[in-house]
Amino acid sequence: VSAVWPRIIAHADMDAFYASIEQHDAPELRGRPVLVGPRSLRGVVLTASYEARPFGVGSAMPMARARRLCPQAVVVPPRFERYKQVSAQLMRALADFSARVEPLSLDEAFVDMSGSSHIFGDARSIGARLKAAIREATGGLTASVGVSASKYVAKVASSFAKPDGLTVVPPDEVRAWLAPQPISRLWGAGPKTQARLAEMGFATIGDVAGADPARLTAALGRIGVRFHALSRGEDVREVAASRTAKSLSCERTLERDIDSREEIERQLRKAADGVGRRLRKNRLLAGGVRVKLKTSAFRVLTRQQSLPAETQSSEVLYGTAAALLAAFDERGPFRLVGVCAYDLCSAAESTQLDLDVGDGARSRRLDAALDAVARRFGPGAVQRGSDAIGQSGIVGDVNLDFLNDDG
DNA sequence: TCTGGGGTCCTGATGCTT
DNA sequence: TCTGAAGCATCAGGACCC
Repeated sequence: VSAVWPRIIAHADMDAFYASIEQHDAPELRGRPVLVGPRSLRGVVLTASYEARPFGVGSAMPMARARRLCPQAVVVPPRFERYKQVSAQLMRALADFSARVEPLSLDEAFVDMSGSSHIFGDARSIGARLKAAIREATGGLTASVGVSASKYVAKVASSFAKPDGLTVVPPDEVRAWLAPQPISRLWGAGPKTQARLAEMGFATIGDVAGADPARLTAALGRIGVRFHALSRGEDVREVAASRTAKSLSCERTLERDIDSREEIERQLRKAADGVGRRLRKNRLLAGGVRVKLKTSAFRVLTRQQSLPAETQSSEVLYGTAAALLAAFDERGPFRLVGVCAYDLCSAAESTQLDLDVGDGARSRRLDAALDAVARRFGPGAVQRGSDAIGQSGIVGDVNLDFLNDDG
């Protein structure tokens, strides 16, 4: 860290992660075009190996089209458990460099190296060492690494030279380096926003940097201000070591569209079971349930319901989801059914949260929770009144309820 | 061409509380 | 007791990311 480098932030991004793992594990796939994705014709490509990309195949492309463009490609169904293993190797390797590692997904992460330059050298040698460590930890897989003084610029830098690239952008060169990049490199500007920016006459990040922020705000709202800052390389966000999940969902696109009530309920049951299992595994409770349906015409509909008491029970999730079906106007057919648990909290802290408040909405929730406990364990399990509310007996019974739910 | 699954964040409408 | 406004929570939808 110096006057020139207020922070040193690296972004590591694995190259064609899933496809590279498949090629690593199955040597006969090396050197050949590989598509990782579902065998179903309704799916999309998750990752295309670098051998497949010259054919015009890329992530998120419909499988049917990818196979037409590159018929000789080998299609491999994804093995997420395996990818998680390799991801853990990657994150452990990064943790050797800094306590501040922020995973963004299975295959990429930020590393705050600000405190370590005296150990690992300047920005370029830090990047080179990261790449070498990743290669060694993952059995030879390559990553592209970007190093700069902010998260945003580090991320754009890592994507600049792929695969196996290393791009360092010193702080005093950030503005000039960003300026010629296309607006598609603006974090948060997807197809819709890019089109609007193009209409406004912006083609490069430099164009946005030179624009009047008021004009950006008028056209795009709050995100306009953020674009203006990012385009000038201003990004003060810290590398956050840990984040807690806010929702957890399970959704499936079906082999064929469905419209019978029984079939939809069967799919909801499967999804609710999946969500419940993961809630219990991660010791989380859900404060609400959301049902998602996608029509044959790709319209996405959602209905949600907050729960009287937090739960991790598949039964409660399913019951709530099934009841929500009545709130949809559309009758189908649907191509996707999903269940999402939101307002998550950890199972350990949940009871304290409930006991600790006395205002309107929450105290009604607490009342409902206590009713549930009383129904299940008998009226003696709950003592009401302001004096009784802090008693540990209530806490114990609520926890027991959830443990029993685990089966 | 025919469009996944896992998420996050934002916006606007609406209804409840204060 | 009535009324209005402000502030907040909830809900539905949409854009985006990997």
